[in-house]
Amino acid sequence: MDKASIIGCLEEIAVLLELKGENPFKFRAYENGARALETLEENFETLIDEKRLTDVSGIGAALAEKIETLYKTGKLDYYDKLKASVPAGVLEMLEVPGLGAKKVRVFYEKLKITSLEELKEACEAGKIAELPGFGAKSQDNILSGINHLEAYRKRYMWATVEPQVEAVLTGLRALPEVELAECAGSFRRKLETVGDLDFLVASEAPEPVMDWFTRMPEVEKVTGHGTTKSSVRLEGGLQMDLRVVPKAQFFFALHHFTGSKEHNVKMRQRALSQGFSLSEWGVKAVHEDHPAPIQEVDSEEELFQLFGLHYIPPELREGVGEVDYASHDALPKLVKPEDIRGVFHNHTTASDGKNTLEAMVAEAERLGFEYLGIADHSKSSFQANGLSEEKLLEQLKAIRKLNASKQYKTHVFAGVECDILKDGSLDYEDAVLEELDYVVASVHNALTLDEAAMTRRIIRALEHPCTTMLGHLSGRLLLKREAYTVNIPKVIDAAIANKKIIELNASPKRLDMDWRYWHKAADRGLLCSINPDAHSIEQLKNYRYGVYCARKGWLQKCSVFNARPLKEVSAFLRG
DNA sequence: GCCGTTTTCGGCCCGACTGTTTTCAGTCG
Repeated sequence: MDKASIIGCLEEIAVLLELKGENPFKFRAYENGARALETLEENFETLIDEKRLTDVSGIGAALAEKIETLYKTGKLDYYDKLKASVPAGVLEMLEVPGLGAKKVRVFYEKLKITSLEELKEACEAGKIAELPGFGAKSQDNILSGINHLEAYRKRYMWATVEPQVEAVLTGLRALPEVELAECAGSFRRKLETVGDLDFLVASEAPEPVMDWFTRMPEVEKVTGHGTTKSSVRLEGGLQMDLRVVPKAQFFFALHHFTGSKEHNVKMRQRALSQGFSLSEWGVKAVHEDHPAPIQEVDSEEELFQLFGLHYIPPELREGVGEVDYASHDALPKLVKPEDIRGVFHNHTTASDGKNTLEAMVAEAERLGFEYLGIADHSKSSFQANGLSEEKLLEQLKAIRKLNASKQYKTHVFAGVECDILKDGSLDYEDAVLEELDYVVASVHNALTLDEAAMTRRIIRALEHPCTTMLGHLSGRLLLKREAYTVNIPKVIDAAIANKKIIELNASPKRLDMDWRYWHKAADRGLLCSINPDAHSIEQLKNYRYGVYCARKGWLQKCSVFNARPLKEVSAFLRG
């Protein structure tokens, strides 16, 4: 069984134990174990082979043994028995907002309800309201929750919600009662997809702020309306929460609601180790004989300083070691959007782009790029109007001519997004590829190869002397299409060994290679190219989303190929 | 079930909100 499935299995064990009313710390240990595997920086297989699973913080003897059994046999008696003891439909009831393990257990034990369907019927028949501890209101909320489950489950691409966030922030900041306003949560951490939006306001007069928020024209339903917290659901299902706090608490709350949960746990543990308890409300002394000094902060920087930490940018707050790094002043100086000097992997009307070569270069110049790489599709990508050898060489000529004319300040590199064929060979003869300045090699077909074959295929393309960089490594389309099965660590190894670049495709629906792999890979010398994969002049600006993910991947300017000046880039491409 | 320059037991983050109660449990973030 692979790592992802094992993580899923541990998570399910945790839920099942919770449903059975087990010791909360026991099921939390399974959750912690699953998370430890998820954020593993070392190779999972190596850890198992060398029997070093228990070296991972959060995995002890019992979990290590279960993980090993799952890995080797794909089965686990403990899990099978546990699963058999709880009807399958009980789990899906947990998805309803407001329902947790305890309540679901009551439905199951008192009313023998074992599915969402039956729960809905019970609500409609008024049976839930009769249960002790429940009433008409709970019953209504459960029913409404079931009916809106689809909307609650939905996630959104970061870029999709960005304009809505800007609009709400602008509206909030325009209110006279609002001193400060931010959007916290996964949006602020620049996670590739977000589930809901958490707004935070500093104000001494919350009521008018709450009124404005709950009366926004896009609001479909107000699901909570208090003096410190309100929740709304917009048309289309997007959830937004707003919290209002006094200014003195704002930065504690901002830090808390920016999260992640894992980051907050680490921060609280650090605070406790220094005798303080940290929360969204501020910081308190744990022991009364050791009173805390007045702890007010005017920024998040000051908050981190209270605990001897350097400022941790929101993108890094995923609980993957950033607190330790911050305590040793060892955090990376993250790459910034303005560091980007040009972009590779862009399309024109020659293949499936919307704008001509000239229009793309003109826009690149307007954006201040020193260089622009054109990489249209290769001949096998029929669906994308891939270029024949003749057309490709024609475009190459046009690019050389454009550069010679000095019509634009932006230098144009002639490249191609070359299909990696099923056997790992490239889509043109070497003689053609050698004419170009660079080659982005990407997989576009035969996406269902098994992991070994797909990994071999991509590594073979990386070993080709003409390949400059690997395009969208996993092929995922966020919220739409899963990544194809490929052993990413092995591909990274091959890229490093062959001195090839891996792209961070900045299209908001790709963001591929995933930010979770970059930190370790870049430490080992892997170069990144942040490419917008632009199919129009508007999409050239999408490189920004790639920079955000690069920052989540701890990347510094020195690891980003297209943060280098033209001269260095040209020298690299000439080899 | 995990963890430990307070290490083999006794902790494990914590507080608001909701709906139900009449002092609180469950859920959530």
